[in-house]
Amino acid sequence: MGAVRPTTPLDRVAGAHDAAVLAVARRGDSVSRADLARALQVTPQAISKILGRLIGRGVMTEAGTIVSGPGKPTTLYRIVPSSRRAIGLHLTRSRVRGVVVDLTGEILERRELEIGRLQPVPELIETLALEARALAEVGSGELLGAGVGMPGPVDWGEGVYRGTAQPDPWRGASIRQLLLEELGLPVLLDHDSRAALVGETWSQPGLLDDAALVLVEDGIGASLCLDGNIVRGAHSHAGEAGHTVVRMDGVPCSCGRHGCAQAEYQAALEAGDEELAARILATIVVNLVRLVDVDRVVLGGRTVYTHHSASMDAIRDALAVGLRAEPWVHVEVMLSTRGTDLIAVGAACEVLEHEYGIPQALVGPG
Amino acid sequence: MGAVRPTTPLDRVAGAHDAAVLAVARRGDSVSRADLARALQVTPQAISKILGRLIGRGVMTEAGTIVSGPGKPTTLYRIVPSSRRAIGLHLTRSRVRGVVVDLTGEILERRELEIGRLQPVPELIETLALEARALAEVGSGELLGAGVGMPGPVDWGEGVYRGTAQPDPWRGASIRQLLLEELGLPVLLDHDSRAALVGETWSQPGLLDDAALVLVEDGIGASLCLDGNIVRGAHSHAGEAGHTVVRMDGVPCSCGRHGCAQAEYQAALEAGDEELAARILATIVVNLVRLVDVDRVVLGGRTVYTHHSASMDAIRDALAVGLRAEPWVHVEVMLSTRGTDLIAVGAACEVLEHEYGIPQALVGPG
DNA sequence: GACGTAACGCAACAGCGTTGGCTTACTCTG
DNA sequence: CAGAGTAAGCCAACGCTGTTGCGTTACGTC
Repeated sequence: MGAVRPTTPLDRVAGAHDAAVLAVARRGDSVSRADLARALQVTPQAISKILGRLIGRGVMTEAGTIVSGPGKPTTLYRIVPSSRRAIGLHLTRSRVRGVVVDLTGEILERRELEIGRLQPVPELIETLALEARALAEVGSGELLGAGVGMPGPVDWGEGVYRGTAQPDPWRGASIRQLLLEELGLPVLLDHDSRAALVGETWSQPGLLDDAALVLVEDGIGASLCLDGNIVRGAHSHAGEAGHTVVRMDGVPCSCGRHGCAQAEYQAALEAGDEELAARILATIVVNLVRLVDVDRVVLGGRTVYTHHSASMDAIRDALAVGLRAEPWVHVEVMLSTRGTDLIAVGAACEVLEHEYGIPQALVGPG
Repeated sequence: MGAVRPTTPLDRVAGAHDAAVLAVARRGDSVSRADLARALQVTPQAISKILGRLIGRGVMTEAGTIVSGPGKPTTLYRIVPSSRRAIGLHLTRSRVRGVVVDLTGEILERRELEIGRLQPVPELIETLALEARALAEVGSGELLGAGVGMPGPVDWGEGVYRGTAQPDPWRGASIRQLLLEELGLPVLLDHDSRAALVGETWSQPGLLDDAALVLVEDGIGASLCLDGNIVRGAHSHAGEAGHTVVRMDGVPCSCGRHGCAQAEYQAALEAGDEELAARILATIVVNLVRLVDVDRVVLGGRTVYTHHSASMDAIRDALAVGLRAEPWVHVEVMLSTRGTDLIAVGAACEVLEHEYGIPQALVGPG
């Protein structure tokens, strides 16, 4: 998959610095050598070398100079968005939504396809490949790969859809491997809510270092970014906030427990009680804040858009109550900026992240 | 605080490797150069250099040789537990419990002191310093510092106890700074449940990379280790699982919300319904598993010991129900091995971790 | 006692960021 | 309108990391 393990740890130092410079460059129009030196905590001379590599790879360029007093004017640098592209596909049971994005995560083209029935796996792969190939026509930069985001238990490491207990024709499908063979491109598979969060963090690096993204589609998901790392969990099953119990002995849920947030939420909506539904969402959010202390909460997903102002108000109210003893804590609640493309864009950004993101730990004890 | 920021990123490579070798060495009796090379993914020759540094610092030594066929026998290496020490203090409103541990986290000596009333801050610092100095008499290795673990909102970065809304004489106390001035040693301050988890991870590195520690003392806390990193959160307030709502519209909690796990738990115990209390604990645990997908749950804390077998059973049952759709997921539930010393040991291990732990990310985009 | 084998050390090497000195390009002063 | 002052940026040497290639050591086997 693209990034081969470097032979030497020195490559990792370089790789991490390259990624860090790109991350800084992504969040502004142009940056100076001095800005970057400050951000990365290295000398300006080192920045010159790093920029030399990045310019050589075509992902950054000079962007004019500015004079800020006596002395040689500062050279500015900026990212070259069109230098790289990635495809993102959002797969659900009824629809495939696809996008191509540039290196900054901006959408170059979007497509949407209704699938009438649950296709068998080989047909599904072909459908995905067709969409991907159509999207690959748009734009000019090097195409890095395709990301797929879908609901349900997904094994990120293996690229396999695990499936649910109900009869499910996609259960166990090696979507990554099959699509890779079909496309001849690197493919990544991830859970929809996690893909969405990667997308949000990619376009605004550093802002969501401790954040939760609550995704309300058919079910409810919540993915976490803690200390800058997306949480995937031991079996890459993290994010099932919908199966978190908020009312013990409440309504039965498909998962076998009672009072799961998702079951209660749907029951409330079916009863027409939108206010209660919003309160349930708010309960999840405050629970998250108490548990992992995120300072930003992003709301997204098809369903939440129709009720978003009520949801946001309920969440803000609940936070005010739950945090009244800690006035120094502020939690910013916001709506996703990507609308219905959220997950497709996020899946594409997972590819960008994989190739140009900051590598995780330098070493582990095996 | 001990570890000064290295001038060059190459120091970080070295530091990370040194820490990784120590982590491997901590989990076994002795290791060979080849074992370490495999674990760290570097060449045996690099291991020789790393071991050279560590032996020079006195934290590792040769530990004989073994012959496993023809050829030169393998040299074994092991950690030198007695080479370093750290003090840990567990502070509550009524008691100070203290330990000295060696480099592997083994207890060399323990002390316990009842404090009759809520002492004002200067007196409290003196009490802590007295305990620390008494503990410092035991053992011989270099004394790295003292860690303090306490319940309630704690600012880990600043070393300040934030305090609750109720009148609280300790509120806002710069415990780290004051104790540092008193002792002339590095001091670390952390939330009790997070300290406990650091302690558990220190003595069995790698085992708890995705784990939760549920601490039941006066309140309920739950700290997380995700992908090998302890979760502290944006304001270092993570871990308040007790203020997670498990029964919307349930009994009122001191925090202002209704149906918080902690309030429900206490209500159940007061009603003599231990089975319900265990179910509440189990609900928190399954919620955690669904949300962040930990594969190990450690139970600890004063209160949980009296009910532990009922609690463990309830948790295992609830997990079996909640995860019945994912038979490939196994969550190991275990009791802390450190008993009532859990938090004091953990606080001491935070000091060891700070000095000899694997550094976090190599770089961040500032 | 000679041979094959496996662990290990030494020395040269590549590549990272750092350091100190020099060049470039601008503003300000007389 | 030169000349001084200033700040940005390049070049070359350097220290440090792990890597590589080759020689040394210490064992079992024939």
